[in-house]
Amino acid sequence: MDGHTLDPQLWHACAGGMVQIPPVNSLVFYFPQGHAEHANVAVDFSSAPKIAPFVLCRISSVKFLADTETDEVYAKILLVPLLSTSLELDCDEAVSTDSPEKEKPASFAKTLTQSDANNGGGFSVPRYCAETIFPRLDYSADPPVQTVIAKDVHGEMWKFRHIYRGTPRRHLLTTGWSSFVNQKKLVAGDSIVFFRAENGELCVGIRRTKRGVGGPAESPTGWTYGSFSAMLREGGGDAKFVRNSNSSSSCRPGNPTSPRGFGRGRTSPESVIEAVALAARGQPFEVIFYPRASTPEFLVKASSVRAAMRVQWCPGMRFKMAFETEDSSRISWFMGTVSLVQVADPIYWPNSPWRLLQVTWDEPDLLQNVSRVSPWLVELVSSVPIIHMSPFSPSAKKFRLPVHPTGFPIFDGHLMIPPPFSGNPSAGGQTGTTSCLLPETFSPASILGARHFHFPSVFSDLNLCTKFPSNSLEWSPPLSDPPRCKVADPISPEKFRDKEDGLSCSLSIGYLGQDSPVKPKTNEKKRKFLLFGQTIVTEQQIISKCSISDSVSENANAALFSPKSSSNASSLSFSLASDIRDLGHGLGTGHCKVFLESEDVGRTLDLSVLGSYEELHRRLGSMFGMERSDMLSHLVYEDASGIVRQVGMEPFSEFIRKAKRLTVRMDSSRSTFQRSFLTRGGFESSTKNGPLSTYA
Amino acid sequence: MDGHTLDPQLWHACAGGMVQIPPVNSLVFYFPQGHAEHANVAVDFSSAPKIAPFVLCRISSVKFLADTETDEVYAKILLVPLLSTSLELDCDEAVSTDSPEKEKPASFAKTLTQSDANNGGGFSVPRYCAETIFPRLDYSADPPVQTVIAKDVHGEMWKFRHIYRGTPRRHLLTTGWSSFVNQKKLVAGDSIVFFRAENGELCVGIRRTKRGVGGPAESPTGWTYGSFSAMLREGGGDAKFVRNSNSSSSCRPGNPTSPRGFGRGRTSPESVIEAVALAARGQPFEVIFYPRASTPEFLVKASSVRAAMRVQWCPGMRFKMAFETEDSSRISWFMGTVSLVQVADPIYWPNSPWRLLQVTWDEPDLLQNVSRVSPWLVELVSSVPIIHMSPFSPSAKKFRLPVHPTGFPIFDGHLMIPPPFSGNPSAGGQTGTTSCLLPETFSPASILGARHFHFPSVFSDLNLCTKFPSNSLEWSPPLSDPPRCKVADPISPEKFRDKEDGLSCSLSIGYLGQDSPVKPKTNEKKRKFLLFGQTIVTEQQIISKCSISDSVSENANAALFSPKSSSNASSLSFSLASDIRDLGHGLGTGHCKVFLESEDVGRTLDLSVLGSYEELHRRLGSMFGMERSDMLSHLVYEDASGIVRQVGMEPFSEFIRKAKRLTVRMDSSRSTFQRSFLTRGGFESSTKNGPLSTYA
DNA sequence: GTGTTGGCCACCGGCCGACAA
DNA sequence: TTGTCGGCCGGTGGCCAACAC
Repeated sequence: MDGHTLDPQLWHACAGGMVQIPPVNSLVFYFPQGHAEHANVAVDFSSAPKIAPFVLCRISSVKFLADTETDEVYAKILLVPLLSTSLELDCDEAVSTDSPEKEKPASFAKTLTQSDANNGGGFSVPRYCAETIFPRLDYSADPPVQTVIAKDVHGEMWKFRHIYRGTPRRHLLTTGWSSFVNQKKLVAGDSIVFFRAENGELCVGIRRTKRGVGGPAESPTGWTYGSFSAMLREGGGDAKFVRNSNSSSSCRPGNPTSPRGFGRGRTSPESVIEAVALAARGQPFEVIFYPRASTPEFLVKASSVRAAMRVQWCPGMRFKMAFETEDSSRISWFMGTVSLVQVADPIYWPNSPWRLLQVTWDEPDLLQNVSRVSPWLVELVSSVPIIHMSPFSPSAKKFRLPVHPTGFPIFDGHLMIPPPFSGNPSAGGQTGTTSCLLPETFSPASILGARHFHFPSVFSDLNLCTKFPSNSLEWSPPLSDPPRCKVADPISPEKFRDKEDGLSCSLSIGYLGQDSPVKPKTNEKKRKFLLFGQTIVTEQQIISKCSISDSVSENANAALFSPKSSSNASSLSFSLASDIRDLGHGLGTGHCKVFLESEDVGRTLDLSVLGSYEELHRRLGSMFGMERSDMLSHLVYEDASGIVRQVGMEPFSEFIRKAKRLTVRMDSSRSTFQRSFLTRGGFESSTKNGPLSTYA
Repeated sequence: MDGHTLDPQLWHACAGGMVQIPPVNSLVFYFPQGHAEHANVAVDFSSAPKIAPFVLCRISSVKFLADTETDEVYAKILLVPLLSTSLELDCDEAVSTDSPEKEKPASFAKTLTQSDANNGGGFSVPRYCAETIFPRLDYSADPPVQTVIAKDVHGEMWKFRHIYRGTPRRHLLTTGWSSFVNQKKLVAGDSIVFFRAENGELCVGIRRTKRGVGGPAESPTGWTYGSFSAMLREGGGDAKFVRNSNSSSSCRPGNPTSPRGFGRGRTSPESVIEAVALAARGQPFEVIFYPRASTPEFLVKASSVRAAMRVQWCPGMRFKMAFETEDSSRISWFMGTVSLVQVADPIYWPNSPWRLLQVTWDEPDLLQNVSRVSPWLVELVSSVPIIHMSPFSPSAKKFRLPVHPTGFPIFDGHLMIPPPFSGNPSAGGQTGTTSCLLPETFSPASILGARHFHFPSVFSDLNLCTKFPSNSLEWSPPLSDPPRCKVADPISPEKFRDKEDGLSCSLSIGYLGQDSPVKPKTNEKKRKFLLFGQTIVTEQQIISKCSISDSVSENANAALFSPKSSSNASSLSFSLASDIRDLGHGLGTGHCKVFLESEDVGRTLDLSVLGSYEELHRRLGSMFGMERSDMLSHLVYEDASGIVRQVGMEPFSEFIRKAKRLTVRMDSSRSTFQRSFLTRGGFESSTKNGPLSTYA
């Protein structure tokens, strides 16, 4: 039952504001795990060929479709796996593919109220919708009435009587509406999307509320996953969204009118296996993507993944994540903390970044269902500085972390680790023109991270965070430990660095400095301390998982991360390592544009448009809502070679030429600050202050 | 979507009175062609292995099911092909398998009137249904009311208010009925079947009217094929059966409430091919049979096929065929004439008896769709006498044959060949105990037929009827021609006759006697004369078809009809010849029960319940609506040895002991009548009087 | 500005006897 | 005996303003 090809803009209007299908020819990573989650039943991969947990693909074609029965929109996407030998630099595509939403078409979504969905009722049209989406109404008539004709996703036309009446005046759809509700089987909580196409046609789409087949008796779901990240359900008890009890007094027994058995995300396990099998052979394969299924996207822009995986994820990191509200009208950001960095399924998918992060939310009651997220879905923010800079940050009120008298937030009576901040991978639709999204981490901690620099071990290092706690409630920062994973080391840091033509590719390693005032001194290696007692997994779990992971996936690791195997065209070699290594070749040839990114909202700043330090000052102040006269003295930058310097020591023109990354330091401690001037090579340190990282 | 296993009796009640699934372990012929017709799209057999056009099978299991959506009943039948080496005598099974319908359960079918199917209306319960099927109503109440609960084919219960009211009083279903109509999507013309199961439970089934997906705008279909033979649609214009126009005044455009897209006969071409493939390997295979699909049954009782193929079919033969009336309430017999005996598909299915007979109907307007039938579906009758007996037959008005002044009916200005009558293969549900259903043909022409007796050449001979016309509008009766087909002759007629223990196995060969008053003398061989100019195929068609058949299927013929090959277990050898030869061994062992059959309605008469010739007289009179004092003098009977005698010459007790077949002779001509007393051996004649044949 | 409520009216589902075939 | 029709009645679909948040 293939649906109807529909207007991409209408499709997007129905899919929701957070859904962006990467354009044709762009590069994405395909995640079999995510694809499997897209199926509504468990997928047994044991019958599928072994495959990397992420497959770099080029999007070959996209068909925008709608289910003939439910009007649910979905996309059929044809993907061409890219062998490592055919890897291309995607700097340009990552930056310029999405033409910015200059032409965001007029659309309006409204969640049906009980009155809207009532059998005898009409539809209360929000004024904005009536005035911007509907045809112009002749208000001279009394009452003003017109017939509105809207096309649904199948091209069928629906006629509604649009009247402006009542006291106070309001817009209503009357005649025709009830029929529409019945035909489309809409219930309160479903959303209707009105959309004006470019040709002026009015279109109408449907977003059904996420609801089990059983109807209103289901358990309250709270927040559930949605498109790009997650879908929000406005609280207020499920009882509000009960279908009209509609007690037809007929006494027929049995044979209930079949409940809302709308097939959501009909991806079958077979189709997942088939896709994986084709991908394993390097052949093009097709996937179906339901943008409103409650699972994260399993196709992710390659640049987003790369950016996210450059971050050295560790417990304690603070982040925010975007969720769509229930009525799809807006996007909310929720704050959370990484509680555990752990491969989700170390048996079938070792070294997979999919749902790598186990998180706890500042508002856990609203996001019960979201306990594991993938790194590219979150944006790192600096939590500790927020605490310290609270007078500066207008958004600090959003965080309800209890603040310990020491000045550090406390979770459930346990000390919270103040994690260092790191570069933000600029998730989601930023359109900088800088050459590639390769972040140059700039922080004192970066120096530390440099010792674990080689990309192929990124996952290994992350795994280390969970591999070696000798106590489940403690955590050992791998401060100066040698690499512990027996993965083939493809490139030495120095070698890699050489290829970068001097561009910094340092990692942000979020390890706590030793001189934290609340942390006991940890000069000895493997010094452990408490972390999130409540959410951390038990020792047995960790050990068993690690051992399984070690034994089972050793070969897979080698295949994935060894440059030898990844350069072997005849084998499966979708190695992120080789991918990024190849990418490294291209660096330095182009000119990186400057951009800036704050902890709160991912923004970029083009330094070239600024003419002076004063302008920079004002710009940063307005950007972060700060008014600090000494801001510039808190500003450091990192140049192409990775050297960190304080801002203001040279002419502005030279500064903007050299600066590749800006960091607003929130700590006023001069001594700590000074140390950041050292080059990373011999620096071992720790500042307890997290920077507001600013990539330039 | 497998349906629900249901009570076999309910199944049969829904399937209709003409449907009889052969019981488990009985022998049937499986016809791939018929199976293909059962699929709703054309089946391409080129991908299937070559197979005989009929495969003798034993029914291994039968599952009675009902479609979950439409309530349409169907059966899953597991068939085990029988190799010729494992052929068994099936005389007993042919006679005694169907336990006579002693326990015909109480069921009642009614076609919904417009009032019944009306939205606001109730259901008018025919008195018979209310009194024999429904629970007993307490008539003391005023008005008498009760709640009737009926179980549908899925086991779901439906509640109806049954009331006896109005003036004059009548039975009605009110509350609950409308809901049932809506849920089951019933329209006027659909039938509802009420059925009282043996456990006393009331059941309700549905037979949907045969109607295209497009709804009432379809072309008028007239008569269409149905279960055992064909389904009757009561005339009266299709407009009567229009779904309630139900003009919901809502002005929504498009999106029509989906029409009656009930999938009838969902047999897929693939499943046909699969069945054929399995059958070709001699492996058990499963078929699905929709008893109410508009195609003839593709599983036919072996005995019926054998009996039918013993007839030397030729153009001009008069026959009758049973059709179910539209409301399934009764069976109507329609008269027709064989216009051409021709293999339906000589390319893929040479030598197949499937739809061997091209026919013209006395009421062609009602049976437009039925132009080709299979021999076992028709019963031979004598047409000529019917014209003459018109004063006696109340149903003679039904036949609109124009009568030529000569006394012979005329078709389109051409002379009609008055074919002799012959034995009837007793198709359909008769339950005699006579040794097998091998008919004892009794007619002068049988002698003629005996010269072509050898069974293996039955098809060949039939083919001859069409193979050698030198003019397309002429027809050459193969009067004394030697066998023309080069098939191996397995048994000589005499040999076969000997095996019959004296029972007659003569064939009825429908050749015109030479002394017919209207027929030119045809002493010379290949004397030809006109036949059915309009319906006969052209010379080119015939020649090309025959040549194709000859060249393509020569080997197949040999394989099918050579006893050598048919006894070769390793090859496909479902030879009708060997089959019937084996059958011959078992003849004469059983006792025939007495039954009677008229041309108009197939009735049986158990002579044993009668005590006198007077009773017989009355019984026959009421049976045929005749009041003739001299009826007995028109009555002849045939005894077990085939001797024909006049009724009344011996004591009644002796008569009922000896009589195996009764014939009411409608001609008062004593001379003609006398001739029927002769044994068939030396009798060569033609009587222009048709008997009302009465088998006893 | 819009969600909800209750009034009001018209339509129709549904039960009835009358009437006729 | 039963198909169809018109009458009648009550439930509800559906449009409306009032009211509340």
